[in-house]
Amino acid sequence: MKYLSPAEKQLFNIRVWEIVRRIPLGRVITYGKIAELIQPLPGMDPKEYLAWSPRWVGGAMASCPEDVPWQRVINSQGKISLRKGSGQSVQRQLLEDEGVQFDERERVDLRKYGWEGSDFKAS
DNA sequence: TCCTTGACTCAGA
DNA sequence: CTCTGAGCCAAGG
Repeated sequence: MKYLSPAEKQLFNIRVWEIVRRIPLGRVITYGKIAELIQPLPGMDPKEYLAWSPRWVGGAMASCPEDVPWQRVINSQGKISLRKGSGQSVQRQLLEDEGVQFDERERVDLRKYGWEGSDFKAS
């Protein structure tokens, strides 16, 4: 079993924030997608990474810097993830201000607004 | 040190 | 489409 050192976890968070900063205005990405764009850490079991990295991304968002557009990160169902505070309504408002539309069930069409990270990989 | 909780995702029913 | 359970990490009290 490979456990992450504090330094590795910090590096993971930094990579997450770098990617989120690249998301274009009015586009969204999922936690899992961000995890895919980050190469698994050396020595880590790929299966294990696949299972837990999305949650680590969530953890990174829980304490992100001011300049990170956290509102553009949603879950794989196209919905805003629930959290402790009442930030969901704030997140939805911010996205609507960017032109992202929600359907009657509070969902975003990922085929329309989802960002695949192509701009990130290209640069 | 033990225990709880967490901004997730996927497969199966 | 909705609901459930498994996965078995990491931080904080």
